[in-house]
Amino acid sequence: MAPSRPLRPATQSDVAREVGVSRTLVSFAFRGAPGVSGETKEAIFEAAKRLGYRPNAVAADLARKHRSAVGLYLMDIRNEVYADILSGVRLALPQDGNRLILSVSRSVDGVDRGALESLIEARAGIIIAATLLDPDESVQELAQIVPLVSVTRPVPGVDSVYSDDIAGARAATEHLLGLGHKRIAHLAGPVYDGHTARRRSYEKTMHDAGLKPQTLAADDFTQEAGQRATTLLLKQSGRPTAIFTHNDQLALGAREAAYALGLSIPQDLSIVGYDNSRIAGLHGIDLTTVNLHAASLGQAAGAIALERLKNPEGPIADESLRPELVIRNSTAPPPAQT
Amino acid sequence: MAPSRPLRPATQSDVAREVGVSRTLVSFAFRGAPGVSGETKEAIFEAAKRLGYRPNAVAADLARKHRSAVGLYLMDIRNEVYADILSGVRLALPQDGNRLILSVSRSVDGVDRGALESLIEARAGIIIAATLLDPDESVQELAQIVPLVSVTRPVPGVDSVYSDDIAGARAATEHLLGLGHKRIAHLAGPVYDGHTARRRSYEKTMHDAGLKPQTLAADDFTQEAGQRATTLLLKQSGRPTAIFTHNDQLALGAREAAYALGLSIPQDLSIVGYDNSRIAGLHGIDLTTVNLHAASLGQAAGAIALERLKNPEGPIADESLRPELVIRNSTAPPPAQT
DNA sequence: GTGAAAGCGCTAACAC
DNA sequence: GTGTTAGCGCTTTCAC
Repeated sequence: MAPSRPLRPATQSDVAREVGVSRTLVSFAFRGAPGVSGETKEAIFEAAKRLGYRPNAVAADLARKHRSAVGLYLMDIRNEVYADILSGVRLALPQDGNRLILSVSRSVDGVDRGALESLIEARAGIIIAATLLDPDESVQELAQIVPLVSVTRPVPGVDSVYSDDIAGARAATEHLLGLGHKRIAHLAGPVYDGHTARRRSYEKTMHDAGLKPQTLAADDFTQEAGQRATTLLLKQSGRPTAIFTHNDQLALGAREAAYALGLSIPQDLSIVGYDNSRIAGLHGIDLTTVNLHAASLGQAAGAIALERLKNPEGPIADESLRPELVIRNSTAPPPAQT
Repeated sequence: MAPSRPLRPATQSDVAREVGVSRTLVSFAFRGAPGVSGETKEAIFEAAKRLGYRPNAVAADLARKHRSAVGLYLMDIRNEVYADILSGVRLALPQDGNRLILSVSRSVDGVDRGALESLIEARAGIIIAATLLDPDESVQELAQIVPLVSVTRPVPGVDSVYSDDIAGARAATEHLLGLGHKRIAHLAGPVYDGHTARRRSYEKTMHDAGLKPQTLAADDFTQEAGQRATTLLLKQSGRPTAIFTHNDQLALGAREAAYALGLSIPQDLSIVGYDNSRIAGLHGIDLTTVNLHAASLGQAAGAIALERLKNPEGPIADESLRPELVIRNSTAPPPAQT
């Protein structure tokens, strides 16, 4: 049989009745508000404990009118970058101030409107969103309904923190160029508004070097999608000697595809990822990649959210962090005879 | 300047006033309850859209008295096993029924009571917890306050779904034994109640083979902790020829430690992990490990939670799944001369 | 130092 | 079909 449980969880009123005071006192005691004598306070805590009373944060928020909860939307829980962002956000939030409501998209690819809606319906006072795939207009529209901080992607008119993707992609491409590669392909993610900076920067860098860019789009941001797309790419004639991918997950997929075809990395094929997720640094993976400092992005986003909560009319934040190329062992000069 | 935003989000009353009906109708319309004429319904939706009205799920839950939200506690967001569990839980929950409230522990090691409390305070009707490190009594106590489903670990008197760790650890150890290893060490996690099955099973299997077990405990469940502990272990004289770790994260750390000391895997050292996380299957990692079918665990937990919500007095669930050894390339016979 | 009363946005009988 | 009413558990003036 199930463990015996009080049929109805204890409420403030129960505690008040038990102690013989009014609900107000109980409320005050639990929020550490002044105006409760030490004795009463102790009696209240004692009774609360005996009754198993837990404050109802949800009812409190409702009564308080002003929504203090911070909603955090994460696009892909399997991508450790988002765990880093979460850590960063937490660092920025006061220990015991704002509740953090988490929401994880269920489809990595595509736009999970439901996950965002759930944050709104849970009455988050502000939403930190990493990463939004929706077109700019949709994001701006959403920001009308609830204050929004866009992480990882700049949206005009909306608080944003992001990494300088133009610089990151240029560094990655130039690294490959510098090694002597000419046929460098770019494996992009699905095409979404606000997510074309890396691709555009790659293409521009190639053009500037007098080379023809070759971009292909994976149908998702996952390892599996990267593997599918790369397999197709490598089976074509005149395959590239290097691939620069939109993120590490895609790069991981590209590796698998290459190995499955019997190619060696970096001897036959160089690969550069993006994110510098922890996996990239593992022995046996050794992926050259671009560090976008996800934890710092998260921390900055948290600070911006707090500021916005305090000052709804303040100026719009637009912070851009400098990424940094991390050279490991997945890149080398192109094979001699090609 | 910040985008213009309505000072106060629209409520049901606002919509009702706008249309010229009572709040009840609006409530009914939004929940698809019968008793609203098609015409009225349309007028309501139209007005709601114009006013930017969003239902307040929190207030609804409060009014509804019965808590339908499912709380999911995840111990380590960086361990992909927990992402698998999340996916499984989602599969089990009805698309539009129960809200899912997520909570991630901030310290991997140790017990993050706060993360659990936040679920209670957010008024989850039931909590699915993966993985609880607290002693049995604490868990049972918690289960008095709110229905609980323990994932990954059996707790007497509490709904539990878990993998058969005894069998899994035995299979892992026997695999190593079968390859001819004699000096097999076990890298356990920090010692917590309810988390000793893998270790005990390893020790028993060693004893049964007439061998002396050598267990060491990492100070956390992370890769970093695994690396620290293994570095110490390998620097001792008479180092083991194989290590079986409590989870894949620790195994990843063990690999790094071995490589840093110039050892080869599996030539100099065999390693067996536990979890079969996605990383384990990557080319270049190729970790032999035990599949605990995390997604299935999550799905089963979700189903149990639903059942418990429906029938608070039903019999206590105790489901155990069969794990399965996945042999890859991190294990081989021990080096010849030792 | 303590309490009464109103109200947060919503649901759920129960009338009309 | 539609509206009225009484809460859900809590916070918050404002009086005592």
